Amino acid sequence: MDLRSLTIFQTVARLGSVSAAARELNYVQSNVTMHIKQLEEKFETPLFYRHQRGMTLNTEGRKMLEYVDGILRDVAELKHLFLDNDTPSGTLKLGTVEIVSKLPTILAGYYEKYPNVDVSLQADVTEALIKKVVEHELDGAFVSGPVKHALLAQQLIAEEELVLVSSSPSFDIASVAKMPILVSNEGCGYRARLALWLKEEGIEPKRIMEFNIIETILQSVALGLGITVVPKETVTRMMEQDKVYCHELPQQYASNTTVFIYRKDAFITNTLASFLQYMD
DNA sequence: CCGCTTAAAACAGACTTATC
DNA sequence: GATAAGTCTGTTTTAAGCGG
Repeated sequence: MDLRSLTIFQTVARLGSVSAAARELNYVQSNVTMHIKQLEEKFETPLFYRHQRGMTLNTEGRKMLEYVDGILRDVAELKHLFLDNDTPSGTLKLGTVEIVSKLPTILAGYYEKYPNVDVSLQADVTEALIKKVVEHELDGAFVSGPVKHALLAQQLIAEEELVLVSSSPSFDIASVAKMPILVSNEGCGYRARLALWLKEEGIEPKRIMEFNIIETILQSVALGLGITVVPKETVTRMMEQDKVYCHELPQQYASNTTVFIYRKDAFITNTLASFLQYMD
């Protein structure tokens, strides 16, 4: 018994005739007869009343038809799900590092264009996200780049300039030693840069405070609680209001690249393809 | 030697033709 | 509409080739 048999059964039931069903399905009449016969043998019961002018369903046949209609409807839906290239659907499992300023815009725009796709997003640090993408646990991820990995392809999302933010217009590297440093949680790329720089300058930070929300960090900085490092764009609004002041970082620490990574070799589903294309 | 891909051969079963 | 016999198609099995 296969889908062909079910389609044949459905057609014979609908048309009330083996010959008519054969014409509609482009089979010879004998083939249709055989399929019906096999179904009846399989289920060990007749499904039709035979009479001079065709066939009609009996009780068992009507019961059978209910299920067959359901099965064929489900199969049609399944086909649509995977084969319809015009409308990507299903789920897209993505990962991201804490702060990707463009991300809300990307996701909102993508959702508007492809409402059938369920996007799930998990936050983690770059290294962990790379591992998850390599191991097929995620379809792709936004991480700090550039990423050098033989199995991964990457697409540039944003190049941001990092700045040091404090509450005073003047800045002296030595004063960092007296100020608490406000960062988001462990492993964040910005934090790593700041730590590298301070190490090179031979400065041991007085205290490091962790926050998860960037707004909280910036407002704390505005109140003179400490200093932080963030992309310049995220701080422009507060800077214009003279609440905080930006200071340039040494060039080697100032640029932060965000890339979207995905496996080179894995089959690119039309859902992932539409996402890549959307970001392009 | 192992795992994987490709090519060839064997087989099953799906369909047609012919007939009742 | 059913059945038998023959043809054809597609699948499975087997063997061989190709890196690592």
